[in-house]
Amino acid sequence: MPTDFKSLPSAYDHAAAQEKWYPVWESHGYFHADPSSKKPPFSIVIPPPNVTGALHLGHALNNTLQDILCRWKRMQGFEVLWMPGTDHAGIATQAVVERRLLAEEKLSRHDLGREGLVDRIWKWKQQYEQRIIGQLKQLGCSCDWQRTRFTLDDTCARAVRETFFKLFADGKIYRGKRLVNWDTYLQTAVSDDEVFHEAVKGSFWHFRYPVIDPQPGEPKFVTIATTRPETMLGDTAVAVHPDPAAALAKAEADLIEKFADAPEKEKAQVQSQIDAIRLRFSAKLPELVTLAKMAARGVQLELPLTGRTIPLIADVWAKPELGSGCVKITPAHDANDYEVWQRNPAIGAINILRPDGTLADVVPEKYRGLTMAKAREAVVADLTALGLHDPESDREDREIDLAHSDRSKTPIEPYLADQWFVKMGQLAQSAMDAVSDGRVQITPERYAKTYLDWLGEKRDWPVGRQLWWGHRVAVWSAPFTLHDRGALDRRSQIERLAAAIATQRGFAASAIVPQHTSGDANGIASLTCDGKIIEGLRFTFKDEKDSADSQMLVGLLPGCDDLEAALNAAGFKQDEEVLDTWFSSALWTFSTMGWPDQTPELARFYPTSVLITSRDIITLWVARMVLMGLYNLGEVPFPQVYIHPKILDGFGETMSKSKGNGIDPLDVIQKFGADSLRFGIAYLTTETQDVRMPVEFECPHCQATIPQTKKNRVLPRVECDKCKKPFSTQWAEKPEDQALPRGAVVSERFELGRNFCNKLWNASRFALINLEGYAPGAVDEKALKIEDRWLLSRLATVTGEVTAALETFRYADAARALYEFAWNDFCSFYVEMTKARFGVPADRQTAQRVMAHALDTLLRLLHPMVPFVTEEVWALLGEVAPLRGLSPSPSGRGQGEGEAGTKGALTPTLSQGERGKVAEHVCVAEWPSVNAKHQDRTIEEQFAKFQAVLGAVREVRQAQQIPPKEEVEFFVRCDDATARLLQPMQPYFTQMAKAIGVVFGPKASAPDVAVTKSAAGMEVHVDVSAFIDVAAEQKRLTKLRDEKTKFIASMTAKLANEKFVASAPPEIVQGQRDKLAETEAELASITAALEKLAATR
RNA sequence: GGGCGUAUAGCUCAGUUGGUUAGAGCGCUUGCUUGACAUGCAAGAGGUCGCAGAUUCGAGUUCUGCUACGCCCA
Repeated sequence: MPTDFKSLPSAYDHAAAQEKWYPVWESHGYFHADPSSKKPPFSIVIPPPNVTGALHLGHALNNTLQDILCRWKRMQGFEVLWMPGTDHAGIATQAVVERRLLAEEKLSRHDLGREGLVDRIWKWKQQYEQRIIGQLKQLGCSCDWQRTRFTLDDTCARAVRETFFKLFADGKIYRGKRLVNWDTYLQTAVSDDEVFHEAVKGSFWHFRYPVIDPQPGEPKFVTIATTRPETMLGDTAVAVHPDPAAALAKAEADLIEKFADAPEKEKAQVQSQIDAIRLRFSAKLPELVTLAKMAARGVQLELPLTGRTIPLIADVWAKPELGSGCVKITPAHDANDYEVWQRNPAIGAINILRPDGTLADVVPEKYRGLTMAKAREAVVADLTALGLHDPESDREDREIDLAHSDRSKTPIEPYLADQWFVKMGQLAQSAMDAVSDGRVQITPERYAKTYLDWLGEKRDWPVGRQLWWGHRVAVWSAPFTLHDRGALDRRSQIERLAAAIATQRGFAASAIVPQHTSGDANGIASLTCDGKIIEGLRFTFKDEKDSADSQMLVGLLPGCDDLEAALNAAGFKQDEEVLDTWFSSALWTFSTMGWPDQTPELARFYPTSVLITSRDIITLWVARMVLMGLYNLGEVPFPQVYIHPKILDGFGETMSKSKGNGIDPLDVIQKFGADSLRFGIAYLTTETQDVRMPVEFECPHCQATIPQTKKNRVLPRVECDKCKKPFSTQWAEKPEDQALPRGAVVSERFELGRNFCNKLWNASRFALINLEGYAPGAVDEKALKIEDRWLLSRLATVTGEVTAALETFRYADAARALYEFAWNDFCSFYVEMTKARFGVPADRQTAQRVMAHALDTLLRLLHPMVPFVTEEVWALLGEVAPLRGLSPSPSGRGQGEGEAGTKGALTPTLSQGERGKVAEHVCVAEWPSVNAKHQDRTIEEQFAKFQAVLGAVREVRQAQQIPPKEEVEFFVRCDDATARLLQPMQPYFTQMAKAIGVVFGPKASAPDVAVTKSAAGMEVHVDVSAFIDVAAEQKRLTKLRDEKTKFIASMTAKLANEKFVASAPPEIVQGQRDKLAETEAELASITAALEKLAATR
């Protein structure tokens, strides 16, 4: 049944359009990529959102930008694959689920066990994955949902296992001791990126350690200071600077230099620091020099409470200008001390902590099992009792910068632990080269620096996480005692494994012998059976000097079940740890396509075309994807990376749920519509700037918006400013708060998009109503009016602008160009002007054909940004005008642009299909190309004159408060060419400004009582005899006269300046001269008008 | 401490290789129930382009320093 266009609602119904069109696109398979297609490929992998929670506005931004590209490329005729999926986000997800488990069921992960917990997390994942995918669909994302992946699914798992084994076999995986950030609550190491620092109140304690056998003249005690007294149980040395005099002198020199550069207000402070140092030369230096000598001699100290002795060592970490000048060294629990240990390996390191944060068995019995806080009290009390600490004088209050775990919000303990590492040297270099030589281009360019700087450090990547949720490390190990039996034990390990494999495979155990792989610098070996390598298995040994911790490590390829059985039989156990989430994300560009299998997807769509992401994961993710892509496939994963801005709140802070300033895209979609959200986002995505977005609550009672403040954004309930009724927020916990209706959190900045969509909708409605009786057919060039030619010219220009902008990720430029064209050119002028033509039978047909064509093109150009409203209008347009184009020739397939054989008539933008028949959905319609023949500078300039005259008349009407219904007459003094142009525009002056142009031409002069405006080199005189407010007009003209006079003066001076005339380009100088002449003419007419007005008095 | 970025109208942002009297949206003021649209139409007011120098005939734009804010790294 045909739609009655007159009964279409006057407001665009975004909810209905969204509900209607997304399923249609999906069911037509438009988003499903066909690897066997002959079209050129275009592919993007989604940055997989965490399954930790729902999507926020940053995701909306990220995915909108991807969708715009995908839809655009699809229309351009590419076979588009947008690979969707989610990330298992190891620690984040496990922490969320564990926290909930504790809150709701009072259970810990240990109560459930590994399998039980992982099971729970899978359930959580199902729920949130659904939610995330739902959100992306609401947003209109054209992902290939049939290919949806998850970083922990079987396909990705295979890629992870394969890669890990490859690295292991290459000797790029090793196990080493490193200081890690230990989260005692979650009992796992967390990366530096998962740590935040917060200043807390603490103290600075001074202790004295007794010197063993001091010689005469030497101190009997060494004083040290610490913020963490309990760690003294793990001390392995006390350090003093090797050359305290020089170090002190340097510190002084540095301060003097700083003083010279310091701003006035800081000088006093720096001066007092200098004074303090100078004092130390006499007060402290002699003792430090003695201590340095003692350290050189190898003096030992008594470590109180422990019965241990520790050496006094010389190390530059000890700062003679600070504290006592001596520092205790606890390598296992402090990053700086760890470095000291690296320089002085003999001192050793003692880990005094158990994974749960209580003290381990290496400390004296009375402290074992204590928490750090309890141990601190006990240590301070015991040292006091020994007279080595005076709680009165040896303690100062101090602010301490303490690291906290982002995941559990508890303080981090630096902790010495075994870690799995990936050697980064070569891998990092390969990824650096790819950017340096341009195989990967990062936009904006400056982010390449972030990338290169970080990779340049080539720090090995700690990949193990002490978690249960993730890809389990595929290494099996068995401990042995190297110390006693050494090589013998190594051999017995290998023999035991060989025997087990022999049993599995039915070989003779003696046929299996180890063989080092070529280039075995890293000690990687394989087993051979009758001289043939047993595939899928590599091993190495990890030696520990002084512990029973030496191990044989065996890496396995996935699918080697019999080998795994053999390992188990031989007493090997699989590692408990899982891999860092970023390990699986690093493989995302190809794991999603089925690597290591050589799938058709991989062949067709790898490398992907572009990666679109946010700057905070350039190092964590982008860099690792590049190096893994190179490592596994020998090719970069994408030639281009676009880094987009971040969305901040009105205070410039990042949005987050924990701050309460986060906007839920679904709230925006519900209130404004997905198209509005998308258009708003595109409009804001400029190259350099982050986006500030003031946030408001929307009152659920009266729909008033209440600006969000730092205060009210953390309240569980907020009272509406307007209706005074309360509503609840995300913080509502109490039943009485939760019972209140929830206030959505939105931003009025999306009104721009909503208004724009509505404008488009209504302009379309107008067009549809007036297309009644439309008949397709070629448009004769002679029948085109100036506004037709102007519009077609603008359309061609805008098409070029938008295409060029999208090609270089200038989303805002594309959005702005379209906004201005659609609103100012199409609606404010073309639509207005055709109103007069649709009523004239002779003009009607051409107007209809051009209108249908213009709307058709506009819808295509807008579709990537606002897919729903354009699809809705496209369908309606298709009802009345199924065949479109300015010359729907039966011969072409519609690619009429610039083709020969259409001389005379303007060539159309036609769609796929024959005879001007367009695609069923704009989603798969052809992207417009620039029709150079339509571009006409002259026409645009001429039209600008018409607009200028119209504007001048309107301005006069407004300024003189002429009632809208009153008609006015006007006279335009201009050259003959312009007059010929303006004359036929008469109907439009009547219609658009209720004004009659009486005379156009060089002879036009002002009537007696007129207001005169200069416009584009013309003089527009409006007869205002019936309406004039003389005083107001005199005031206006006087102001204007002063402005012009001033301008003429400055311009005259400029042109009198010989240097300007000599050195500026001639066209600029001429331009200024023209401008001066024009302004002088304007001034003359203003003066004349003022005189006339004075005469009327 | 090092690196990167930002500062333009009350708010949020544009502003090409230096070249007319610096723009838009929102907000504000004035006038409009105009046969597409009040989510609209027409117009108006509103800016020492963060500060101080330098280069130049000419600087919002280039350079240096400073200030404030943001982000990243240590």
